[in-house]
Amino acid sequence: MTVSEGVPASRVSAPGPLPSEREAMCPHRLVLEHVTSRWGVLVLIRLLERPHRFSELRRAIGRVSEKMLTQTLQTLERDGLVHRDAQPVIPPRVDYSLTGLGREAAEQVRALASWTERRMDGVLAARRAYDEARRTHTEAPRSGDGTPRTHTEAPRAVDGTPRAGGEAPRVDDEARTL
Amino acid sequence: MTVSEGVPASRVSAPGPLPSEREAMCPHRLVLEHVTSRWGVLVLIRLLERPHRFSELRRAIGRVSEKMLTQTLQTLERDGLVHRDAQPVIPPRVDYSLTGLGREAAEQVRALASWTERRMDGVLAARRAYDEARRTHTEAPRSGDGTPRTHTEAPRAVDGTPRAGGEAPRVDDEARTL
DNA sequence: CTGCATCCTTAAGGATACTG
DNA sequence: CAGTATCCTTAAGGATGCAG
Repeated sequence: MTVSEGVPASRVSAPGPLPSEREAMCPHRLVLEHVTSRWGVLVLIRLLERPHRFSELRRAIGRVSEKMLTQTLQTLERDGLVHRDAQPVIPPRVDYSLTGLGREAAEQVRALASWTERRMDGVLAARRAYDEARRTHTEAPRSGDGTPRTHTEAPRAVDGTPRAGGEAPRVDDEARTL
Repeated sequence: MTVSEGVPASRVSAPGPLPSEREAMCPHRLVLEHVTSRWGVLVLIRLLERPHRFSELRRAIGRVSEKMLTQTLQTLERDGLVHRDAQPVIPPRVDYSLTGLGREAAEQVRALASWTERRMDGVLAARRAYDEARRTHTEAPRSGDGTPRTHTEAPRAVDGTPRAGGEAPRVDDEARTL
């Protein structure tokens, strides 16, 4: 998505109409990705509550680099979802709030977020069932089941570390409140 | 937003503590990211229409590698949103459909997608205003012609659209027929 | 056809330093 | 405080090959 500095000089000095690889298309897909983006979701939900200053958002969301927060806010502002009010004072004070458009989006997003919260139990149960089925299926092929382990031996991690079938994935949670 | 943190493919058959993963946040945040993930959104919307075979989904969605489609489907299946029906025939035939849980999620997602479509005009207008304001504001000591920018490339938004001023509007876009 | 595994490229995201 | 610019690490995603 980003140009990044790794752009070949040849490309820069010879712009032209850009051969269009996968140029503009369904624009609304992009907007959807903006509002459902990792930080976009959190920003919208926070701003639905009340306007926030930059640092307030940063603290409220937690674990977000200022770089990403800035990027997210700029994108949402450009899309007309967030209003940015920069007061020319020292030290600088900038307030972010939702526009009418942004409020609509934020409400949809919040609805989705609420849903995941309400249905969390069902999801967790499904995961346990899935993992359990997988585990028993892989480790102990039942007679008559016809699921012989072929050669899929000890599963390994990225670094090649073999790992026996499983236990609790460690969770160094921080329990953020959405 | 990605689907993968839940099931990085290797994770499916090799459940275990991977080096660095952010399964740390509140669990419902993860589910939210699954359903709002790039391919997750498209899969859910397609399946809302009717059950699909693997290759049908692939074609319907378009430009999605089978790797990503597989990963997305596995994640959604594990979360209990998608039902997988693998028929033991040759050649293999696998049908994917929504569970009750998945239908609820898909409807929320579809609502959000519809919203972006309905409000697209407003968003585009906002973008034009934003870019225009930026451009006039940035315009300054310009004596010669468009000399190749030295090193200060345009700041970008999340979607990669560079600031006005210019050239190289490298927009990473998707042409999906949602 | 469906799916798993591996390599490899690119983009996202974090850390840091600097500015107004 | 609120950014901007840069570097650098990690993760996402695509291509390919193989198996059932």
